[in-house]
Amino acid sequence: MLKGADDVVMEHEDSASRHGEMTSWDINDIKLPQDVRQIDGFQEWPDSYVKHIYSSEDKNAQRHHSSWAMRNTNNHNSRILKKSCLGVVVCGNDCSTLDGRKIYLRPAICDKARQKQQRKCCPNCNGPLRLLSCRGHRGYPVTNFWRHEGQFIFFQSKGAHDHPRPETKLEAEARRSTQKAQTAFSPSSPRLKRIQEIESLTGAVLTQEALPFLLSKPDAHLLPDNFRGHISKSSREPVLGSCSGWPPYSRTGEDMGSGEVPAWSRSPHALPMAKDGHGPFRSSTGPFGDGSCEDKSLLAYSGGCHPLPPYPVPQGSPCPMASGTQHH
DNA sequence: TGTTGCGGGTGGT
DNA sequence: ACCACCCGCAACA
Repeated sequence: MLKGADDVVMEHEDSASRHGEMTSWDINDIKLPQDVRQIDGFQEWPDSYVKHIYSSEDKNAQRHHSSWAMRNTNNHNSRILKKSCLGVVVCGNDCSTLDGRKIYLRPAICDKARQKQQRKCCPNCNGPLRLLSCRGHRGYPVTNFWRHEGQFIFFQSKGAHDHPRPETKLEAEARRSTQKAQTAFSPSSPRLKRIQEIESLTGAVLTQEALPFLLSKPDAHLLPDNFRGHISKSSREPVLGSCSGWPPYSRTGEDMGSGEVPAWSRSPHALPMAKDGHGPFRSSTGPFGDGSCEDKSLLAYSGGCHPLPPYPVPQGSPCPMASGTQHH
């Protein structure tokens, strides 16, 4: 469809990638260049309409990695692996950490895990989470294509991500393990006692957020600085569970993303988030009084989605975001 | 429990 | 035909 438009973009991309091999090829070409003179270093955050040729020895390329949350898409072509972007999970309250960073979590790749993830709460404020779907490719998610050919691995990206960068896979894994560690605390646990000891010694109150760092490894958390405040833009949608007492949003627009939100979860009585327009998320709702946040892991100590612990959560951690970190 | 890749199948254009 | 996407399965970590 609209191939014309696509071609136009292609031309841009060609002129844009001036270095190295002429990117006169397309991932769908029957024959791809084998007289490559320069292979590219792995690109962790490929964006826009770009093409890269990696060495077939490149581990990251072999695994079709990307720091964007990409999921496999069936294109019925076993020779070309296609992946589409899942976007980024943000805080429905648009909260910020103490140092002014936003929450940009990595969407779980597996559908089931992602739905479960959306029922969890913001690690920073316990508010509801929201999935900002990617619409960077003519309204559809950005797609990445991988094709192994000879001693090279050809990569082609279509679309420009219209959302902030999520955590990298490593950061997301680190955060998961940190959360898991938190649940390990039980009121009677020796670790908790140790924490109390520390508190008595330092006079400081260690919050659940800080604990992991004291008791275990620190987490990486850098914030994506690109896209800050970007979220307010187009109304994205998907839902979330009901977390900390915040009234889930109501959906103003329609456009409920891609089935992330079951119709049944929409609330008829939508209250327009009086967020002076700029407010980030206008739109969808996610009522779910389903006691969602049943997520034990988060709940255990973080006050989970329940009656929230007084808001100010010292941060320092919860959201190991990053992205801005690794520079290409 | 989650990631990754595969492929059958559906519906829209 | 092509594309987006749903679903289940299997291998793997």
